[in-house]
Amino acid sequence: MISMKDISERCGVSIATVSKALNNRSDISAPTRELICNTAREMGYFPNSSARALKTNRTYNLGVLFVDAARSGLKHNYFSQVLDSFKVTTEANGYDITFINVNQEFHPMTYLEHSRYRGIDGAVIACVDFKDPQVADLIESDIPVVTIDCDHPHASSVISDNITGMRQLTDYICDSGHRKIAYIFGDDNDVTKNRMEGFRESLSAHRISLSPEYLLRGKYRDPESAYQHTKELLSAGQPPTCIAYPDDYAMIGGLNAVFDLNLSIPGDVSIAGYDGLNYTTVFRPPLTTLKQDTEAIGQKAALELIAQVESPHRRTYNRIVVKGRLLEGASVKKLF
Amino acid sequence: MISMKDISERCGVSIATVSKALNNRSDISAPTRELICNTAREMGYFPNSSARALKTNRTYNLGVLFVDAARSGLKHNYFSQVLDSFKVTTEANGYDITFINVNQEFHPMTYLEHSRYRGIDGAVIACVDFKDPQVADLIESDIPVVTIDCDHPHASSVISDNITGMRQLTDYICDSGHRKIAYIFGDDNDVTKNRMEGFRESLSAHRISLSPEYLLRGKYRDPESAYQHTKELLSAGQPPTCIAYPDDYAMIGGLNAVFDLNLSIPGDVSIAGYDGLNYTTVFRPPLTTLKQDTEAIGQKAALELIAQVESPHRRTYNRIVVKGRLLEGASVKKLF
DNA sequence: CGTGGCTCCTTAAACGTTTAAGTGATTATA
DNA sequence: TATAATCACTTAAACGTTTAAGGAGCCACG
Repeated sequence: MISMKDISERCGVSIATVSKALNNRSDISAPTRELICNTAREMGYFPNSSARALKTNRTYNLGVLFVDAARSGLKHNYFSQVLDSFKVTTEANGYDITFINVNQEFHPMTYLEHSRYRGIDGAVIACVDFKDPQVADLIESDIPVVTIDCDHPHASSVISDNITGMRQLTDYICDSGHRKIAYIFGDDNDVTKNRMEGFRESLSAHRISLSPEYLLRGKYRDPESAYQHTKELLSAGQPPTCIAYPDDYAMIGGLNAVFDLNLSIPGDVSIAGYDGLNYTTVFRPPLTTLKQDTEAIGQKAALELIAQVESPHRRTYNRIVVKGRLLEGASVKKLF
Repeated sequence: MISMKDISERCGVSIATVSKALNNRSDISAPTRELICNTAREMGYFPNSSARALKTNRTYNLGVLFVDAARSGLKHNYFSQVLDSFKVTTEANGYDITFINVNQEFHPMTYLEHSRYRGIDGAVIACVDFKDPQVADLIESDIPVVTIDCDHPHASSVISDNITGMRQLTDYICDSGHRKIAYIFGDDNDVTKNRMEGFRESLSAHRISLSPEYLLRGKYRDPESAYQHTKELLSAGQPPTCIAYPDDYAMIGGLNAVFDLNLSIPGDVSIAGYDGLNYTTVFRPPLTTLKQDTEAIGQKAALELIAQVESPHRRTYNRIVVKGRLLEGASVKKLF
């Protein structure tokens, strides 16, 4: 590997001069800078990121904490879309990303310890149990953090607008003439809370009263439980005419339950999902869902995090809300 | 951040002694080692990875080059599964991962330059145009590399057994009584070549001659082209009774074409895919596909790469073949 | 008692950067 | 002409490790 020393020898200047020239410092004459930059290019020089990090305490590395209960943040379609967008944006700004985990090498590390070990400049946290004390430790540390889909007093956040989103979706269902609307909601967290709020808002705006038997606790990304709940709902005395699911993947479980009962969609029962995963549009019937803007979420999280990292003083936390968009399929029947 | 200096002061020894104690070197007395290790634990010490990397030229960071033509290696279900498994395995062995890209900060870098800049110990390459000269540069460098689904004379490789896999799948189709079998194959690369070989092998073993009009060049992960090709095939004079697709996602396009022609699956035409993505089993009908063992692929790639990294001498390249498994759905009709 | 060989520790240099402080030369100011 | 300011560079220390080389103390042996 070729270093500044090599360039300095070739150019007949000191290493410090090389450093300053390459970093565009002011006290270097134009010709010298030219010479040094050209020689660097010719010799194929690239800075050694470890040395630079050691000296400056800046790694240009951002940590990513994307772990769900199943330890599979990556296989999660929604989050891999967000991550991809995040990654593209950080890379365009000269940052690389590193996954934060509980590394086993030296001895098990907490998330915070691992972050310090790798010296990341900042971290994005998503798809995680925000009540985990290890996660709290990281957020409350001096490392800049941006959370996704979770409000926290000590971090900026990018929030997919679940209240408006669920309201929009429910409005659409109501406006299609449905009155008996079931909602299988997800695990106990901010996202679920907000969607429930949107759901309630919409119902009450449409003067529909909320029947508890139409509200079932389900799970995110779990077709099995959606399957069960759907069967229960449809074999009850007063089956709903439409069922909303925690997400698109769970909805597939519901869809199968409907088929297994020899009912048709949307002929006999309507269904709606959430997320807008790429396969919903190619399903038959195309599934109606609320598409979250994963690209915007990832991008804004990246830009906000970089902004936090690069202005270490007067840290103010921002809350960035990203709206979704109704993806109208044909799985919700128009009842008029 | 607390450093070795802090520990050395607290223990009244030199920094070198601390280093040796923590690294389990031999020339340290048992009591001293105890003292140092305990103090380190108490003080919450963790090594500074940049300093260590600078000195040892080992970062315990592995590069990941997962970019397909659409720049979306992460959103690609198959590869995100492989990556997840790779990541889990490397983390268990004390390695972190970093994405290799063409970083824009200093000036645009090639893959190899970026790899050197970050000082990765090794790299895994997949989902990439292996003919790209930048990729070749990286493989032919002195950085240990493991490729996935591509043979290369200068690297170990983990190969999903596409020959056997496609043969198995085609055997199943033939054994179900089909004789008129169309195959929409993917882009021009090793994977496609091998699958075609398996396809031919199976047909000739079943004494079925290959009709060129049943072989169509399609694209991976492209429902659109699969849709078009399927319509063509089914509206021809002698439509096939079964169509095999490049992958599961493309198959969905075919499925829609069949539905749009008011035909049923598998009543009127059978279809089969490749990959075994998680939604194939929840489709109606469940889709028959050849599931690639993404978990094994990721894990073996990680272990092989780490082995290469940790034994820098006598480099021998291994070729690790991972078998798939037929996932029998109900999309291929039994014709007897 | 001198030599050699342990054992356990320290010294010091090095890895490739950045940067505060210093220096000599030139130019501007009074 | 003396002094100050500016410019363009160099020196040297520092970041936190690792590691070769060195050395003090002790014991054993001839």
